[in-house]
Amino acid sequence: MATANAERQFRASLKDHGLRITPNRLRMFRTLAGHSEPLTSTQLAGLLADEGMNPATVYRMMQQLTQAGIVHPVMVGHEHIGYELMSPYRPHHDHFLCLSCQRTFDLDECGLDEALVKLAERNGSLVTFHHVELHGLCPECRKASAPSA
Amino acid sequence: MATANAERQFRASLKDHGLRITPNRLRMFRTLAGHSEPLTSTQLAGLLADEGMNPATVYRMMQQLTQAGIVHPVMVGHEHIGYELMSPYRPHHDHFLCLSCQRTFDLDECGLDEALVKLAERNGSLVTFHHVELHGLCPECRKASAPSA
DNA sequence: GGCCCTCCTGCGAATTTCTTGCAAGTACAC
DNA sequence: GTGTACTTGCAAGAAATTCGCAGGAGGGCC
Repeated sequence: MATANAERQFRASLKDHGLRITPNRLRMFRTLAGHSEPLTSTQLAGLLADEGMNPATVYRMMQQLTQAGIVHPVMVGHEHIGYELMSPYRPHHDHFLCLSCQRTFDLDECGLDEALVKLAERNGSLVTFHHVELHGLCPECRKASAPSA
Repeated sequence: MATANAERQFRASLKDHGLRITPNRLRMFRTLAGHSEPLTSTQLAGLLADEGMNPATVYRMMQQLTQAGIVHPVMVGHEHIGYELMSPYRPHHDHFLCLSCQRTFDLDECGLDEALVKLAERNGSLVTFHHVELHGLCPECRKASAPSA
């Protein structure tokens, strides 16, 4: 994984927002970068606690990174909010949630940019970010649930 | 507002899922139907507590209604999950979050159905629900933030 | 390279949010 | 009308999140 470059950008971004570069922040960045799925605050707190970080620090940091636009919250499943790195630290992508196995899949290409520009123009808004969440059955579960018919 | 018909559907849907029609459930339905914006669990618990409902009941009920597909959770702002009625109790719509005033607007027509069908066909998934969340500046804030240039 | 200011972090306690078990109440099928 | 199973309120409890404070560390400046 070519995270070296992303990490450089991350450092630069911290500076841009007046945030210091600390081991803890790099730890969080690497944890997020190392997971393709969004991580909930609880998961993140747990993973980073394993590395010796205090929960309070994790929560505080998440707020800062979210405000700075470095990390972005998205829905995971039916009840949780997950956090993941924003573009350009991670390419834009959307999510597909399988209602059967509860797994979240990335959709690398949503092909919605055009439609969104139109939407924005229609009512005079400026769209800077979009996230699409699809729910349904993944190929595996679809096969499993409809074996014969 | 033509909620009478929607409420009839709601009652029918409760039955379909083996849930009883109780005053509390109608109360929750009306509260959700009476708000165009999604309500967070805390807001909902607060509003219904004002009507004499117990928080525990509210949380339990939300789980049931979510599982039954009557209510659906969506992201509100950057940190919260809001609940709102699903189609057909309420027409499908998506959300636009203004990053400046933090208000949530409904997007009545997303025009994405075609694109989503294509996406689904491409990898063999079955899409039964989609939600689009746009972030940016609403027309008002856009004007306010760019007065001259 | 060293100093100093400010930000960051860990700790512990407090608060808020949400869950659970149980007994009484109520919807609704018969 | 009666009985059963689902609902609800209550109260205790668990889990998640926030807050205040004091010590530690990053990094700008000389």
